[in-house]
Amino acid sequence: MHVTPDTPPRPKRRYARRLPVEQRREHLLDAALRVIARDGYESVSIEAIAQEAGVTRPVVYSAYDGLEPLLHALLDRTQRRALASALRLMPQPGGDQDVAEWALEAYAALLDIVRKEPDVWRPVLGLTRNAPAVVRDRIDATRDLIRGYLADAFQEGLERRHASAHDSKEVDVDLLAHLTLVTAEEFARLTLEDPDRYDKDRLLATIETLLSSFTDR
Amino acid sequence: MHVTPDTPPRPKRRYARRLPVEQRREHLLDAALRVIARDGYESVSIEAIAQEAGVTRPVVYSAYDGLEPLLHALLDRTQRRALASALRLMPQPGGDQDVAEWALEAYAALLDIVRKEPDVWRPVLGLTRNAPAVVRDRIDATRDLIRGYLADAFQEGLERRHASAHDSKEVDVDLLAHLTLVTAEEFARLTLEDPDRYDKDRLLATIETLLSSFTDR
DNA sequence: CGCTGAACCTACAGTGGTGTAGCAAAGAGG
DNA sequence: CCTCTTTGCTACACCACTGTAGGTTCAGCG
Repeated sequence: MHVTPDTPPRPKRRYARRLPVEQRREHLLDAALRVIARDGYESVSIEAIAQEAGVTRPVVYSAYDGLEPLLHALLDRTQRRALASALRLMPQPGGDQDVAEWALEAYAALLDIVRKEPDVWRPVLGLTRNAPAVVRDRIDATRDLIRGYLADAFQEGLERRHASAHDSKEVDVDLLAHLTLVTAEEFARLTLEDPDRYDKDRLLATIETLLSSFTDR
Repeated sequence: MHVTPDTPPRPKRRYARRLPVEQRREHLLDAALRVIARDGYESVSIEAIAQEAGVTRPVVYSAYDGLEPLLHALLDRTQRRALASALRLMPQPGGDQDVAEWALEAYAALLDIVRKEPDVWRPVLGLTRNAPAVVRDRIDATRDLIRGYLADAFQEGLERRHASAHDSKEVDVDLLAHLTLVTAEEFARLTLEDPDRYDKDRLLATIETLLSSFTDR
């Protein structure tokens, strides 16, 4: 008669598919993103990512030096994807389009982009709660960057107007940039959370009204 | 000759002042708030709170059933303090003040309140990063509540205008409430983060311009 | 002044994550 | 078919926090 051990010697893990480091890195970033999307930032750990990726922790450590570097890399990737398209919305240096017109088009384009790639934008827009310090700092820095571009764009656009017509309304460009960005984020969030209720036309109509206060008359 | 142990038997903790449960609870909430303000939400733990309060963990457990209930209580307290003053800004039911006028005054009052009690408002405005799920959910719910009030106020105010003058401009009250709230939060943040740069007058001037687009003409 | 109960403390067992050393398997090249 | 390198796995030591059982202190009251 033989003894059955109370914990049968676990059937030994099956070997995961072998990947060169670079591919493994991508693989891990994808896994991390899935974890974040599913369970939120508070549940992200080397352990969780390894498990999601179907791999053991040492594998993760061989690709990244720890959780922070990994998240950092994930942010880099996201930034390349999201920031790039955001900046593309900025007015062309040589363009002579009217500011209000440009702003409206930029909003429209943004909403399109966001709805097309929700997985890229959701974490950016803070829908994924509890981002750790690294993440928040990065997002904040990016936000500042964009706001700077926005302020410049408004400044230039309004000056050009000034030159042609001579309506000398004083506008606080800095605050305008703040408001524009905050509004854009809120609207993007609304589009993501409830696309049916907050459709593009509805959002844009309100934006138009809003813009008029700064640029009309 | 006697042996000096390598770890000298720690001099036995001094007894903390004894407090009845209710007072201890307040004490712990204060400690928790300090921890959050100093180290952020990600560092909040029973352990950290106990230490900050100069007390051992079992004491915390005798006051609250764990971290979540404690944070919940902290939120209740904050809500009593913050939400109350926020709701007081809403227009009086019997009042017949103009909407735009009221909105501007409410903004002004909000900025005053926020600057007067930064410790109450900082966590509410999300300046303290990484709020755990409980906290975020609560803040979100409160935000929804306030937005509801806002929407009602605008609806009513605009209808009254409609009645007297007959400027029948269509306004998306729901979105207007969204924008108002988001703007208020951003401005409150700005006031808290850089009061010199973003003084009250500057912020209010921009608000006034903004409001005009929805209510003028 | 001694008792008693409320309020604290110490100590321990449990859980889940970290980071690393060293062995095992895959699979490419001879 | 054997060998060597690369990639993955197991196993361990460690840490921080959780939750609780059981002993200790102190303040108030008879």
